[in-house]
Amino acid sequence: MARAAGVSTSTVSYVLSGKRPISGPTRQRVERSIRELGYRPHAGARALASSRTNVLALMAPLRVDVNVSVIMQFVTGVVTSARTFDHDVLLLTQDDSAGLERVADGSMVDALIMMDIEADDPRVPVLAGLRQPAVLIGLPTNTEGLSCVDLDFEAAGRAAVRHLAQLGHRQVALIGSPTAVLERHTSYADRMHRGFTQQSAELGLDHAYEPCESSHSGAVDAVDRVLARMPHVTGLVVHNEVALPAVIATLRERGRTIPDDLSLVAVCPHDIAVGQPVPLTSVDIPAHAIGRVAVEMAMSRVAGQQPAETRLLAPVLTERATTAPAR
Amino acid sequence: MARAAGVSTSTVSYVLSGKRPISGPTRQRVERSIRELGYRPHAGARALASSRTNVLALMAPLRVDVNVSVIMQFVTGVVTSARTFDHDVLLLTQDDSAGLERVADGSMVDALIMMDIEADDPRVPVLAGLRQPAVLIGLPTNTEGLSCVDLDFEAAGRAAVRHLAQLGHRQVALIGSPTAVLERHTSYADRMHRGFTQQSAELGLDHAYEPCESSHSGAVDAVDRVLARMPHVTGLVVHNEVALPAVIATLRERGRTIPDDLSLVAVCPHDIAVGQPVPLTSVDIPAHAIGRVAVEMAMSRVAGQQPAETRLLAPVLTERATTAPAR
DNA sequence: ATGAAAGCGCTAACAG
DNA sequence: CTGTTAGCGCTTTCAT
Repeated sequence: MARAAGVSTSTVSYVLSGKRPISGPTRQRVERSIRELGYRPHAGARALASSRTNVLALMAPLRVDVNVSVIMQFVTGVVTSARTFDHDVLLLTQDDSAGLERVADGSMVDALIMMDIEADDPRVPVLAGLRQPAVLIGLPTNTEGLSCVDLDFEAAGRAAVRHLAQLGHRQVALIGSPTAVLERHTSYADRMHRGFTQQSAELGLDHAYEPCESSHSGAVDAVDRVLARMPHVTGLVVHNEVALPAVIATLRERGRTIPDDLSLVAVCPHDIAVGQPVPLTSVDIPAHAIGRVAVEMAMSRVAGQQPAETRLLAPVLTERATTAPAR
Repeated sequence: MARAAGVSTSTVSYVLSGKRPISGPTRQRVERSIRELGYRPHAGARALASSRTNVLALMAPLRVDVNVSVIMQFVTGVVTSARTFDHDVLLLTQDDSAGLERVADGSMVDALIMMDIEADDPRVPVLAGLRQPAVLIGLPTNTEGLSCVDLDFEAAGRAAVRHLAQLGHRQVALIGSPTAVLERHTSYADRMHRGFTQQSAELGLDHAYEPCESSHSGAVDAVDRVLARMPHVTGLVVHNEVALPAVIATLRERGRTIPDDLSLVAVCPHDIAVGQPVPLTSVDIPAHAIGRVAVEMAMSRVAGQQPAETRLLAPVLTERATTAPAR
């Protein structure tokens, strides 16, 4: 191809990379030939010579029980943002370290992004042995030397409780993630729980916590357990997007009118909060933004020697139709 | 690395690929060194030399309005299945042909799989210009020379109608996809509509069709439109997983008891059908299986000279709690 | 501002 | 059954 433009291959390489000054005319000719011949550099050859692949690995847990639509938003956030940095995304769905090592050691990717981090995640130690930088969406217990990003779920839990407390609610409950998620000590579930519990305690509120399976019957059970433990509950925080509709329906069936009898704060993505029959007061999970930040952190680590850092996005609570002053 | 095992690099290559007989002892030594040194072939170098990347491109429409969980199942089906062929998956989410050409012309992938095919999909013509084979999940109008796979939605529509007719229902309606999906002439929506309509006509049933936005209010509207057009409807087919719960809730609010007053057949993945408050009679959308078949077709095209073919999976209707004989 | 040439780490003839 | 070697198509010194 280079020869068609009457230049050397290195010149073509340089106009493509911009890593050295090219005279106007030369650049013109090269760019014209590129266009006319529909030339594309061979990704493998480029990777071999430059040890950069322009590909990012994204390890996403595509378990169906877990909140699919939220994951999807993370994924789109990552993919869209990666394109901004001229990168494509390799999707790994088996959350074992084998996949990590395969793509990393095989030099298939420039960096890795991992979702669904657990407190003591077995994948984290292997990251240390990889040449490529990694960014975690979520926080393991020990974040030393790690790049992490997530919504500050602890602050989110606190914000939800404070909102309810300010409205005068004294009996609050949290309906959270499925027990499977809790047992894995998935980072966000633990942090949410902690924030909710601590803030409730600090404000002197009665508080209860119930996990909730992501199914209709799971939601019914969770609501019934809450009502049994705390019959006079008037403030409810729900951190389970899948169960949300069923939780609301069950509350109604049990004779609780929202927000007259009971105020509800959801912790979920914006579109879910406003897509319900009645718009929910909610703490937003900015999945798309988190995905974007993850990519930005990854790319900056790839580029320079930016040190690892952990970034927690501040929660934003938006009041909608499901919270009201306690009577 | 090869030298650590006392063999030539080509021998290593051959034990890895199995493309030529290796003596027992030699193979042992090589495999041991591989393990001890944690050796991994460089993907780029391999791609350069062999012009095989062991990567598949998957173009998935990650629009939020479209049924996210179903898409996710396709994606996991593809990724999981790709791994059985020792392939990874590059995820493209912008459904323009630019992405196709980038990954194909750059030799980043061995084959392409595209979802969300429209009747006259603008991406299809560009496939012809690519070196890599492509498989479509869904059917464009003209499938000549194309590899396509999907549920036979037309047969699914017919099956749903036949089931209702056999139960004695004479007034049937279909609540379908959002108008945006219809206007793009997304393949499955058109085919479903056709199957429903034709079978209803052939059986002499009164039939009505209403699109349905994927939101609570969209569902309410659709139900109300159906009831307005066809007050005595007793058979309903719903092909819109997102709206499904709201459709059912609205029906109840309008005083229709299921299945006493009205029988309902959903067209949706198995887990959605059985995850509702009451298990739905449904025609399964075997998303995982379709994804798997797509990969199999892609790999067989990559391997040999299998000709392009289109495969439509036969629908399976499972009777559950939402259909009953007409009174 | 451009070219020449040495790899990058594999695969696949081609020899034996 | 195994080794030698010529590329694969780029990037990047090193020259000029």
